[in-house]
Amino acid sequence: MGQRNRLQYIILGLLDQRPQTGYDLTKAFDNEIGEFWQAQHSQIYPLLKRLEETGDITHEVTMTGEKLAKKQYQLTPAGHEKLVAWIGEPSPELTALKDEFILKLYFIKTADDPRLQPMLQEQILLHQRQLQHLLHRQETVFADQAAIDQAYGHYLILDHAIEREQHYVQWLERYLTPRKDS
Amino acid sequence: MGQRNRLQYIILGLLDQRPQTGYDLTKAFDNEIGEFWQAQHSQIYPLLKRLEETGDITHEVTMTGEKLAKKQYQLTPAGHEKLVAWIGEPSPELTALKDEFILKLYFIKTADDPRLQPMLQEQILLHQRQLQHLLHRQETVFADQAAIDQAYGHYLILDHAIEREQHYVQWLERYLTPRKDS
DNA sequence: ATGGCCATGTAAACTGTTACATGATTAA
DNA sequence: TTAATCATGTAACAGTTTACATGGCCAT
Repeated sequence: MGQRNRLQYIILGLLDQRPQTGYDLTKAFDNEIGEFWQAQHSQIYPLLKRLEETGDITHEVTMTGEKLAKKQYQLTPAGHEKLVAWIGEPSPELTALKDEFILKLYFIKTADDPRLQPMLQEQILLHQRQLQHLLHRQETVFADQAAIDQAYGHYLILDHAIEREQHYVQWLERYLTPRKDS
Repeated sequence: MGQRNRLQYIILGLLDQRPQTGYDLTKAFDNEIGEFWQAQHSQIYPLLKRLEETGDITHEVTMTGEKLAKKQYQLTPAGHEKLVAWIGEPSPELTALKDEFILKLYFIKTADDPRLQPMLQEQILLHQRQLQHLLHRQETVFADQAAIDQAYGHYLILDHAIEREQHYVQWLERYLTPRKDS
């Protein structure tokens, strides 16, 4: 998407929680953020440089051992304001699905196309697996009420993602024709 | 996304239905395809040229009036095979949400954050509107069973999109705190 | 000592959006 | 005649992915 850089706000939001290195931020996309946004370090490091140039963040060099210089980035007041302003803006854009399975389904013309049932089965497995993953995340991250109260938004979107997968699987199963056992 | 060009398969799929011009294809993204994929003519025309170079499509020039030369593109056997091969491949990738509202929610830390309820209300309106749009599309495009039988996959994904919006709205409403009337 | 992880960068290729640019046809 | 639509292209820019590239730290 050649458009408004949303990644910068994620970075600002993460740095608002605590100062972190580029490496730490990259790791965050493998964990909680990865559920709804992806980014590689090759995108993060240049963006950190840019955000520093625009005065939204600063860094301090920390030495680990003898030679390894880590850059701990933190928000400036301007960066914090930018984050708050973004969250306060309306979000009037609908999500494009960009789901390759959906794309392929569009070109299946009839209900008796022999490709349909295997496609549905494959997607059921995929989304059941994802559902299990999300449920496990919920169990581990939000084991107690205190965790929910401190990261309420995160709790909400995980809850949303779980329901979404549950409904997706239910929908797929509805169009699955039971195989006749011989 | 700097990755496997999915747009080419949509174009192949559309040309598999009938020969069309670049303009016709562009229009398709304003109509049915637009629900789940976007593309502008500036992306379509160069891609048509590329697909012709790789032997997946050919074109014939048709004259409309005195001067206007239209290029009617059609699939070659190779292009058709490429389409069939793509549909037959597994689709093991999960969709990233890329939903800006979800992104913002992540940074709402507590349930009593004053920004939360207005955000939910805004999204309810947005998704209710989208739901109405999709229901209207379903009524008009799939008014009779024959239409469903001839474009079953399209029917399925529209059905899926409708359920998705219904559940989204239900989920949003669950976390909406009723405003007290004075 | 070596493999896994920590840590930071750059380069190339590609996808996608917005803007620039032009002209023909058709219906009111 | 004029506005809407048909019709085709290019250019510039921004975001994203994959690959290239390097080196330190730490536990076994």
